[in-house]
Amino acid sequence: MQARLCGVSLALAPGEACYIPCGHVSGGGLAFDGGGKLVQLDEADLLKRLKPLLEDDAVLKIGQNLKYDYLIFRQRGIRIAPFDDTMLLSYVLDAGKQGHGMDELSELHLGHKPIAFGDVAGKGKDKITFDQVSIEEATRYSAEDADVTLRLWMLLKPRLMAEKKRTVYETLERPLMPVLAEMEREGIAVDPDLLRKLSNDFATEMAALETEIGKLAGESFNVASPKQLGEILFDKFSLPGGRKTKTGAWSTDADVLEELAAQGHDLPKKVLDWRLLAKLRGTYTDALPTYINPQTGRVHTSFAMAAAATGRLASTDPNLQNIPIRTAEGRRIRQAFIAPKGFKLISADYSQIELRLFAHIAEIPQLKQAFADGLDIHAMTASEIFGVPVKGMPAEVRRRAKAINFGIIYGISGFGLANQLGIARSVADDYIKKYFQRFPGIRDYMEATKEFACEHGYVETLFGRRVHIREIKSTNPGMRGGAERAAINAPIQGTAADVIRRAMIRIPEALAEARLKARMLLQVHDELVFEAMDAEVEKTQSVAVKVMEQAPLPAVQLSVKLTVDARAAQNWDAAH
DNA sequence: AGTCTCACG
DNA sequence: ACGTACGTGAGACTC
Repeated sequence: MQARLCGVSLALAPGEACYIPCGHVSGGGLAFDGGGKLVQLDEADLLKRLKPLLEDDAVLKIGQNLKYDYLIFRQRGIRIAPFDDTMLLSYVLDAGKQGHGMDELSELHLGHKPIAFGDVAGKGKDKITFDQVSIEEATRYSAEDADVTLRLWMLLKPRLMAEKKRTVYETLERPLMPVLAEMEREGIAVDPDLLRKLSNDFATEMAALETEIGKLAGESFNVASPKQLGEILFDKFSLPGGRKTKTGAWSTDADVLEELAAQGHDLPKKVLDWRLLAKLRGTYTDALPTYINPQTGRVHTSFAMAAAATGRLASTDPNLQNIPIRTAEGRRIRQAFIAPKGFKLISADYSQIELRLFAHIAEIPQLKQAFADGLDIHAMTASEIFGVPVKGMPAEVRRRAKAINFGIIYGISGFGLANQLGIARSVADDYIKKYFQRFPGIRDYMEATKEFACEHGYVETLFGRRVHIREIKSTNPGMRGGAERAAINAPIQGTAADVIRRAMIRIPEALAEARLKARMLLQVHDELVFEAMDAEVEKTQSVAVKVMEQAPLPAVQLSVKLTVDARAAQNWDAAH
């Protein structure tokens, strides 16, 4: 959003690439080489000459992580098209095998280690910005970038056809890139005054807790240090339930502290309270305002398309996919995400999408029927396993069934379920046994999926997205168990990711067709956040819901319906 | 840079 | 007997 353009590198054939500098500092605007020859162009002139090429329908533009370049040019009135992205090609072909950054791909596929950026621009306190790099060195670095990208494309593009992944690339990856770029560009409004107030409130509470913690500990120490905390709890006071981390230090995670708190110890309880506030303050109330772009007044995240092996997006700088919601204090932070005056935020989220897709993929008739009947799926599960009628069901019974339902999606284990519910391993094992008896298709699906993964080394989503499972043949039972659970989870999580990707690709055109000015701002795995003028809120909601619910069609016929709930309000908390 | 912890779906 | 819920990103501490 704020990067200045130093230059553009281009490659037309392997081994031949160039760098066109336009923003280096040497020579104050225009740079000359030793012989007095002009080696730097004026940016406006460069863009004017490149625009027809970058927008020419007959010229394919190839890039690595092209969303970055797309944004740079989009900020300057140029929309790159048509294009291929070697990062996305790699992601479609090799998700789960390795990362998809250029340096890694170059070493792997070309056997060539590119010049490290740190060697060119330095690191730490000696770091310079790229405009200060000499044009000679910038040329070596940048032209190599373009050359490597072209060479990668020549290897990866034919594999796309040979490995039958063209549809995934062309319907789920490539068209999403400009959509995400526009979302990033749009940004979301955040209320810095509210965040500052929250930060102060939290700081006051933390200071009070620190005093109390110091008194209980008999000494003042750094509450933020797990090392010091562990020594006080388990060496000084010799409290029971001490567990070691893999490096031999005392574990002080929330599970350990909650157990101690349940035994009536005040110190760990206060540390838990302190940690909640420290987390919210450090990660959100204090960090978010520093991301407000001074030109737009909004926060512009980056969405990473090739980060999660399952097809999910990731959000960075800042991560807007983990804004608090589970605690009252956390929701106060969500209230700082706002729509400007005269606008509303709309949140539209899929209801139980992973369980619905699981019912379809694993072909579980009772689950499908329950969704068709619009039943409370966790209550239904509870009544099936525990034989308790849905009417008048105790909340605890439903909570257990809900944990089992989530466990199923994650590749359930007795250990994990017991841990989650705080019950004995034997009881958890019993629940799972009953679950499998009641829905025999589930065990079949799990066994079949593990077998498929073992035979092929990968699993696939309904849309044909391939997720490689590296450790599936590991002789280490722990590693292999983890890989098996990942294999069970990936088709479900991945299909849900595919569905929302389809929706996101179609939404901008659907909004345009409906003559709506509303903008899509954020994606949070099963949720899309929009901003709409007050007068357009209802129409926008109806377009979003319609496109999201119909997203899988016609590529895939689902035997369960997908339902979407949408709500509008002045802030994200109220809209969700 | 690695570890621990914890925020989200 | 072993070690386990799936997928992420980020901040603080520690070395």
